[in-house]
Amino acid sequence: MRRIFLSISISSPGLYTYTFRQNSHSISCSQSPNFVQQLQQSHDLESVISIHSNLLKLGFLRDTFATNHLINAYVRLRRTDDAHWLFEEMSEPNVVSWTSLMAGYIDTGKPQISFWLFERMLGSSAKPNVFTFATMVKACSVLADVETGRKLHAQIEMLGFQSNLVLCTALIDMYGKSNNVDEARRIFDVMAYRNIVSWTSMIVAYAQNAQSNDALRLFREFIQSMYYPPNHFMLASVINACGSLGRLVMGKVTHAVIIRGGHHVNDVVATTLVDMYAKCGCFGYSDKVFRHMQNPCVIPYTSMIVGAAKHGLGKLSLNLFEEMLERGIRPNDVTFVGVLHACSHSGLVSVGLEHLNSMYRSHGIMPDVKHYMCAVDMLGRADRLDEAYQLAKTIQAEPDDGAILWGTLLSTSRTHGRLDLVVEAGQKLIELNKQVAASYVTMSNTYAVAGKWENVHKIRSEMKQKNVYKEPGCSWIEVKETIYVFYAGDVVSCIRGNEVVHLLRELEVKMKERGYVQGSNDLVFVDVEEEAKETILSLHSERLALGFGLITIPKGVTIRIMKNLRMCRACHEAFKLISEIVKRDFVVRDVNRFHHFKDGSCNCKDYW
DNA sequence: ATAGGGTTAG
Repeated sequence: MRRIFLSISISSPGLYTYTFRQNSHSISCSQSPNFVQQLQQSHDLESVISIHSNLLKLGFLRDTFATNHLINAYVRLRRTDDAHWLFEEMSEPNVVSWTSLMAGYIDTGKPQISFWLFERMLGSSAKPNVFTFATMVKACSVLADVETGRKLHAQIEMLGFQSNLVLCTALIDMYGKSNNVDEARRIFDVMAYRNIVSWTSMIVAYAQNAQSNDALRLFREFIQSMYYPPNHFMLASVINACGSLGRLVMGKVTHAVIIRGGHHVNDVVATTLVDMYAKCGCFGYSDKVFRHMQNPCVIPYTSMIVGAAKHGLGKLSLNLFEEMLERGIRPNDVTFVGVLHACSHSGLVSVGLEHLNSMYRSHGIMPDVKHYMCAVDMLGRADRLDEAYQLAKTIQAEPDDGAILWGTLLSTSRTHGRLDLVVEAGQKLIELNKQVAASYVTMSNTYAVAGKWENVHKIRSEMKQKNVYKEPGCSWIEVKETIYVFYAGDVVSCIRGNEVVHLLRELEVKMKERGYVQGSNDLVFVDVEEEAKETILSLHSERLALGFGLITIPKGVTIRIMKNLRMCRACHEAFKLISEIVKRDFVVRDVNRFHHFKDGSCNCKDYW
């Protein structure tokens, strides 16, 4: 007679413990393969628990194979703790048991635990195989831990796994996510076989490292050399690259491919389209795509909130936020960045501060440096610079975060000609060893505007002494399938550049006529090195900077602002004027994506 | 036999 004592106590949903004792002999699982099928088809916890208890009763849990299936069922339900509990009960976990559990921890946002398991595994009788390495490489990718990733890569080579397709793809992704694109490309180049996943990983590696031109070039290569069509993963990545570059036409062409392939029903693809159209200046299209989504989650909503904010549609942005709340969708930290951005760019300072203050109280989200950065920016734009400064001072932040905060104060102080704060913020940044070149140039230019030439020369010689060099900035716009690039201090590189300069002069005059430009702050061509010739032309909610025949939008912004804002009309004028030189039927809303790379450099010469 | 790689908002 077989006796089983089984008690399952459910203390909280899914948190259960059981004890058992049995005197049955172990039954081979092959006698009952239907469990496997049942487990694979179970998508709810109740049925898995029920199968679990059956397996337990029948003594199958002594069988590694059966237990592995059960572990995987729990992993699929993201019940990593339950899977782990089962795992620890196993007498002889094999490679599959270890790998499954590691993957489970990575999927539930705890990749560190998979490293710990990997170490333990190396001391056990189970030996890691290609599956295990692919899983561990992914853990490195998630953590952007290239150190560990390189070590794994070396082990992979030593074990002779380096020709495995999946492993190579995981390595490409890992190197890409840790900002080592060239290493990613080296792997991609030596692969004997590639599939759509490997191509997508490489495209994404480029796009995520500010090399979207290379991403699109690779995509073209894929289209020309492969026989099968791109899937939704690849298309989402391509749309993303189009958005970063403001390549509206290419974005539209890709959109057509998406619709023909039926991928527009995919929410991730739809979200990238929303974002791409917003970045290309076509917020109307963003809205159209968004409104076709059945149940948009927090990400597409945030995309729309940000898009509206960048287009100066602050009210609409806030309405979208309200709509989202009404639909029971919980905002996250990024959503609030968008909301604060909207308030900042539409002059809704008190509303913005209210949101900042209620973030934690009403939504349980702790404001962090990126939110304070928005607040500093918002106060700065409203010319409440002393408050902005006081706020920046009170925030405790790591050097990287502090740099963001003080960088914001620096630029907003420059815009308002607050020399004292420019110097304060600039010195803070130099102390932190962040944005050093930009800080020097900004300080120098602000001194020059104030006519303090002694200080200008002091800073310039300090820069020379310390060998600080400022990369030239550039911007570009796509108009009617042609890309116009504007370099700082370089008129020649832009087609019809002289006409642009001429029209910008006119713009300057018009703006002055309307009193938009502060007397002491406009169009001072600072006597500095060629590469650093940058001067703020106007006080805008979106800043339009003017150098020697260049248009530089410092941080990558879209210019299109509501008519009832003073600034906007000036911007609108600017684009009307620029449009004249480009084509008569130039559509203002179709332009407007300016891109700068994170590190201040750019590769737009590759663009052609 | 069971386990592994790619996509979205700042």
